[in-house]
Amino acid sequence: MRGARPEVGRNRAGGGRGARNTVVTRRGRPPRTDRERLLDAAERAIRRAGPQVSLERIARTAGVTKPALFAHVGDRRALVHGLAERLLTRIETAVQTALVGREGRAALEHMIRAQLDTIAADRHVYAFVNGAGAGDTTLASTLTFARRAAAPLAAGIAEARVRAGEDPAPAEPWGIAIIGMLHMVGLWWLGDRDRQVDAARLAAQLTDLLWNGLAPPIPNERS
Amino acid sequence: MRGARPEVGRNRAGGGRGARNTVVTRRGRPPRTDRERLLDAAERAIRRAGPQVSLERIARTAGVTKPALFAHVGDRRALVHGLAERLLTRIETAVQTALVGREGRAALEHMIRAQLDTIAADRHVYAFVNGAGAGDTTLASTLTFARRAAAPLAAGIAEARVRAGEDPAPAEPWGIAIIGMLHMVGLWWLGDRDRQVDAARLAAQLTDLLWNGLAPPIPNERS
DNA sequence: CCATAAAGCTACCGCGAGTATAAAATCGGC
DNA sequence: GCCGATTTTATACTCGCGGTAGCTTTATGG
Repeated sequence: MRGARPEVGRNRAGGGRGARNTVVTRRGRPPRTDRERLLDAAERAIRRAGPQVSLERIARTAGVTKPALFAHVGDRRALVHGLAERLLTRIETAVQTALVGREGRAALEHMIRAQLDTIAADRHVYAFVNGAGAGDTTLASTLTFARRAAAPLAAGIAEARVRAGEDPAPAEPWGIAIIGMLHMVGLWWLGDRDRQVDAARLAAQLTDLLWNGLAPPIPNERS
Repeated sequence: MRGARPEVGRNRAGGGRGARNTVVTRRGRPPRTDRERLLDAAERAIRRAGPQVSLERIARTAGVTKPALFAHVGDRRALVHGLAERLLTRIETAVQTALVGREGRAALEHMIRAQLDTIAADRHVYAFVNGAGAGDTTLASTLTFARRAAAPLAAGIAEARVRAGEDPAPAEPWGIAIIGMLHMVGLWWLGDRDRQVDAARLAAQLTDLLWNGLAPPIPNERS
């Protein structure tokens, strides 16, 4: 039970932010820092030193030592989880802001745009959360993999578009997009609900999405 | 210069498979193993012990020791790269087999199906290549992230489909699919060609794909 | 003022990636 | 048929990082 901090507050009545004045008297040394402050520091450290920062360095950026970091946020997994949570919140906020007053295709486009902008702003944190933390092998290799898998797909799409008299420029991002879609759905399918969804059905559903698009039914927001 | 093996063959004229009898005489101790055999062993080890196998264990599965593994395939990065290469080849073969005699929507569906089946057959190797090797944090957290990001999206899609009188079942995989697409394209966009493609253009292209689908232009194979 | 409680720091452990160095195995030359 | 050259392999190590044990410090309540 490491991460379970006792919720009893009021030792000098509020060290900064949250400051809930619970009247439960609380003995002992008051904490010098809290979880949020440590997560802030972690983001700063990641931004400064890249996604491969060691926990030691993160702790020192926060002005504490490793055990304090562990006591407050838990192990590496928990740290990643905490940062992911905040990043997701930021993305959700941006998306919802982008959606107000729009619907249909415009809503979709602004949703995508908001997501891209947000991860671009926090690129290092995004990379850290997605596994660049432990052994840089991960992210670069996934990208290499995707680029190679996408190449023939992109070639086919480009050819088809040229033949249809359309601009072939989107072929490359489309190839990456389709591979990314298959990648994530594959992980989800393998890891989560092994045989609850069978492959044929899943393939048919993905084909529907890719072939027809979201257009006929309304894509996202309520009308 | 570690991975650069001299290509001179013929020491006892063929230790097993490749056996090319180059007449270039070759001195010194004959190699007990070769790169391909080591990659085979690595796959076996990964299948048996999961994606977090240590290099030590991989080497011992092959019947050699770590330095031999390093001498033949290079460091961990190189190992991942080699395995990814083989896996991609397998996928490409499966896809091409699935594509013969089909076109349009059927081609797309069978392509997806082939890809899913192939990664399902080599799930552990797939996970290893995609970063579960170093510190298991990676893959699970990416999935958690994706599932959380996909949830509101899926809810919106399900609602829209119900309102349009359609089956809401595909909403969940579609949500994951869209998030996976944005994830991979985001990584590609951030990492590869920082500002060569601007966000607005990219968002528009992705919107085109998602909204209209591939249907109007022919998706993949030549007609 | 002292006992008690909580938090932090120093110093450590274990493990896995990657490497220096010595031993083993083969072939050409004599 | 032995010797030295040459190449591979194994033993045994270093290094760095994630994670932890136990002593020390700082506060409060009596």
